[in-house]
Amino acid sequence: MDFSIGELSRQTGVKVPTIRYYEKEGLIDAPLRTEGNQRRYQETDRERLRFIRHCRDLGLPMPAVRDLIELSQHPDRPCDEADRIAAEQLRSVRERILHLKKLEAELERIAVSCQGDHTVTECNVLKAFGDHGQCLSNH
Amino acid sequence: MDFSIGELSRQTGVKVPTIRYYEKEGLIDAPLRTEGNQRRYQETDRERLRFIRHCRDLGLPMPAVRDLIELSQHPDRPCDEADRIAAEQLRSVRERILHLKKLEAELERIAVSCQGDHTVTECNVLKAFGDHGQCLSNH
DNA sequence: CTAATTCCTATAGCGACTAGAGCTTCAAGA
DNA sequence: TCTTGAAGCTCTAGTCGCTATAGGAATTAG
Repeated sequence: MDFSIGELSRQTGVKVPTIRYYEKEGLIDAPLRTEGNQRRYQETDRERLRFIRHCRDLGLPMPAVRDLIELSQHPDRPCDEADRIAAEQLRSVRERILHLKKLEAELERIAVSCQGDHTVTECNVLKAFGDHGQCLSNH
Repeated sequence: MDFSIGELSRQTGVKVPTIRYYEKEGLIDAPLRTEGNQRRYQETDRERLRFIRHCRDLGLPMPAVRDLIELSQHPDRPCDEADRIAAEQLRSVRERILHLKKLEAELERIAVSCQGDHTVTECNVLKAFGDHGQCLSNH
């Protein structure tokens, strides 16, 4: 019926201290307790935690997760806000990809610049790391 | 000839407290001081700082930067280690790109799943955020 | 010489957890 | 029923790479 924090952790992949942290932060509700003061969770808690976990895995920033939870508490509201958050995250992921591709290009150039046996003094890799002027883009 | 920490900051784009932080961490040498105890830097310091800055901009983790600095202190060593660090960073950047592309695909799917007017209860975006089972990949 | 700017040290804060200490409760087997 | 070992509890502190603030001293331009 209900389960312990360790069981919840196993079922969701969220570590025990992290679950307690989320509770302190108000992301999940404080659950019922046994007589001995141990937490006992219900299925709704598990769903909530999986929701958080999945959002985090998808790279959503914490405030966005908070907003989505807030939103899901109000079933009658329009869900534009959820759309907006998803779209914004998509935008941000794409931006990061572009940035990393620039880095990839620079690192590729740097990594192949020093083939073979050299000493540090004549190492083009070290030179390239020191000199942004050699770069193809403003990464 | 020599310049203040503010000037160094302007020339390298590294903020003043960050320069002091790098000194405390041993990434740059403690410079000479004026009679009044203010730091005065030389060109070599500027080069070092630019090196660090550029590495960080390229996404190198701090320990890698430390290693590269260590290495550059020993001009006669072979530079395999520098090659290795560059290659490893390239690998890591590529891995991150792949990961972000997975996220991009999922978010794309999620973002288009809820076109039009809906309320929270029937919001596919919220559902998708809660359910990793819908996902195409293990992001 | 004064006033504005820059510099100094030291300490604390950030975000999102994670680790550890010291103690209590639970669950399963004898 | 008793024991024992795993798992739970709270509280505090640590992580990383800076960044911000406070309170005071030095420098520099006019």
